[in-house]
Amino acid sequence: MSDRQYWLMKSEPDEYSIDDLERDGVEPWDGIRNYEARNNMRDKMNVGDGILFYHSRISPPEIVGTMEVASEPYPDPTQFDPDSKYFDEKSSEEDPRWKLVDVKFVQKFDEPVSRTAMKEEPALEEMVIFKRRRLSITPVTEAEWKKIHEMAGAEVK
DNA sequence: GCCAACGTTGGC
DNA sequence: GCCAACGTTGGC
Repeated sequence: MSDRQYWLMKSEPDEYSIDDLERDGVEPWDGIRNYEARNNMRDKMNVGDGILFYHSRISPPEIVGTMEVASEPYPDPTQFDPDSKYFDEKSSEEDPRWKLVDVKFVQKFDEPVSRTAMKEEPALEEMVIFKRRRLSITPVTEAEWKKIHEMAGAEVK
């Protein structure tokens, strides 16, 4: 799997946390309503890609574990549900605007890696998360992936 | 909880 | 198709 790619995906733990994913095992990453984030899921991800799970909007924001892409892209069901806060009246079943992938729990870090710690690490200063403030799904390099695991004292999986 | 940054919408 | 207004994200 030499062509394995890596990603970072943000979630507010009040909405969906690493503990929720550990409990659920596999979960659709729904509710993404940003085109670039969608494009990453729809056009670039492959089953088996590694994903850093990032807790946002808490203090401190931190990487709390990892997951894996677990499906091909498919339409986000919440866009068709009028009762969902992610309902999109401009989308249709024939031409769905929003697609997502399923993610699978891999591991929870014993020592989460905070945004501050990441910022202080020179090897991570080029991370896309620091340049694209509001993008919730960003690419990660293999070197960054390994470095984060090292900082978490975790086995690279 | 504030509010700057910034992606998106819609009038023209 | 420009760009002001709007709405949301997310660090602090």
